[in-house]
Amino acid sequence: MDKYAKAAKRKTLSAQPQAREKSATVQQDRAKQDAAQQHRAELVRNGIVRAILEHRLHPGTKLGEDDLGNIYGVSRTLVRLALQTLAREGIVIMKKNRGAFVAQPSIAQTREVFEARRLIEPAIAARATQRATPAFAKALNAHLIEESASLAGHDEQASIRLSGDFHLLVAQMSGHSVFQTMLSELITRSSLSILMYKSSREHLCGVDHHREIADAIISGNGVRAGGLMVHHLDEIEHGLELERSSNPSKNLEHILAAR
Amino acid sequence: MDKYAKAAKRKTLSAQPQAREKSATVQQDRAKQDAAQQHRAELVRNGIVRAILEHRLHPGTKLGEDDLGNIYGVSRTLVRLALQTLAREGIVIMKKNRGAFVAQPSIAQTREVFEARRLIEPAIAARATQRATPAFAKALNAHLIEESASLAGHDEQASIRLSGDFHLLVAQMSGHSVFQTMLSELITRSSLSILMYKSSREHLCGVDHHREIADAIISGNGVRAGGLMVHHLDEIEHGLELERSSNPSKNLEHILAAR
DNA sequence: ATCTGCCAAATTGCATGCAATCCTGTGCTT
DNA sequence: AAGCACAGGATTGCATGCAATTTGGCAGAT
Repeated sequence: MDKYAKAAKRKTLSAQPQAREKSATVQQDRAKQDAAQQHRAELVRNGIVRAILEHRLHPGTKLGEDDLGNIYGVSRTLVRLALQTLAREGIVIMKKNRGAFVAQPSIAQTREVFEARRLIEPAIAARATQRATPAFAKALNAHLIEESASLAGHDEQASIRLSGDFHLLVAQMSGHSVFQTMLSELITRSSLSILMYKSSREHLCGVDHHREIADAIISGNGVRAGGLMVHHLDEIEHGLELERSSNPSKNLEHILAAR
Repeated sequence: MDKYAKAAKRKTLSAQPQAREKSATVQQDRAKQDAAQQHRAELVRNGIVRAILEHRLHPGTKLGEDDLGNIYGVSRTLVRLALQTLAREGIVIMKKNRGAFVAQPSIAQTREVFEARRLIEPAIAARATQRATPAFAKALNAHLIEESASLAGHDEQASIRLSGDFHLLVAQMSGHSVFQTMLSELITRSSLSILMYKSSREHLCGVDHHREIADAIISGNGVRAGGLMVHHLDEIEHGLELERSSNPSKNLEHILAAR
């Protein structure tokens, strides 16, 4: 009998190799170049990250080892490996003898993450501008089309993920793997912060900013691209409710969360 | 009978909790705040990182799971966890079915690491300047004294490590945990790069630059601190032989290294 | 003497098992 | 009825065992 038969239980995570054709672009490229799917632990990790990026996994959610093992068809050893990695990236926190939970970034941490992005992303954009090729321009445009399509089609999950993927795509264009890795982590953390502090009047991410940034990059104006990037990030951060007193429910949730 | 008796075999790594009193400052603080020594895997990881920072472990060295397990007195499961983490940080590379090896950063990767440091460290220095307190100034001075002492005493290992710790100390002062984590990783990678590409006429790291930077920070001149930091990093990078043709032995070594 | 094919030893990849810890709910005390 | 103690079950932390892969070397062939 199949040991992992309970995989049918699948919950919100989904382990299937994404039959969806295009859309899975950047994320998969990263995974491939990262480790060539060397261990199956990466599979678990990527699944969790993806779920977070698509806002299917929420801050504070418990990530039980057995559950994940059943979902992905691997033993707890590998799940544990994945969780450990995620913990080091600040995406998950592990409480001793209690298990792993999706991180609940504090306000201070959120500010730090955005500060880091404001430092790194303009540099990335500038570099991408220098190295822009017609092929990249095409990829960028294709991405933007896909992004607005998902927005128009009210495909919430896809549009959230693609919004992050835009930044990753630019990082990829920059050809700087260190920045790329750093940004990848920052984006995932941003996604959690957005989930925690998103103001009710939402629509944080329009595709317009991305369009402008892409145009600046393609037209070779690196300084402008960097400036727009900073502005874009500022806008996102300001769309969050990061005043300590603002939304008591969210702060409560954070404060009361078992330590 | 003690299962891990073979620990006596200890090689270059050393697992003992460092009876040395002071000097171990920054590195240990980081470890503590990171995970409160939550798992013993951290112990393995920290040991390896420290060995790299002190240039006791060289690029390309094989890190056998059993060996490490014996040295640190843990099972392969935990060793594996530590190695996996290090691999993700780019400090170690894992070859499928072949094992883990200390990374051999390429010239391109080295340039990327230093580019990232030149971006991040001035920002860190500026932030540290803003947040400087008398206590911090004192810590900084104490560190510099220790650093020159180790230099005067020709304590190679300590002086190399302390040189890196200076940067980490500034990052700690900045109070920005994201930058701190990023820099920590970059410094370890730098250490490997230096080991690979150090020009024969060495003496890369005098304490003078550090002194100047510290003075700028303490005197509240953040811009100057940032500028000096960039200059310092430039100097280090230029002390490396990063021309593709320069040192054929090193390039050969890198090119021929089993893929 | 060099090359090729194959077997044994060593090593990795991963699942499982066991002890320790934590959670839950039941019954007892006040 | 409210509070407390404790037992049973679930979950984590870690070591070990087993299959698969690689390595190194030896025998035989050319």
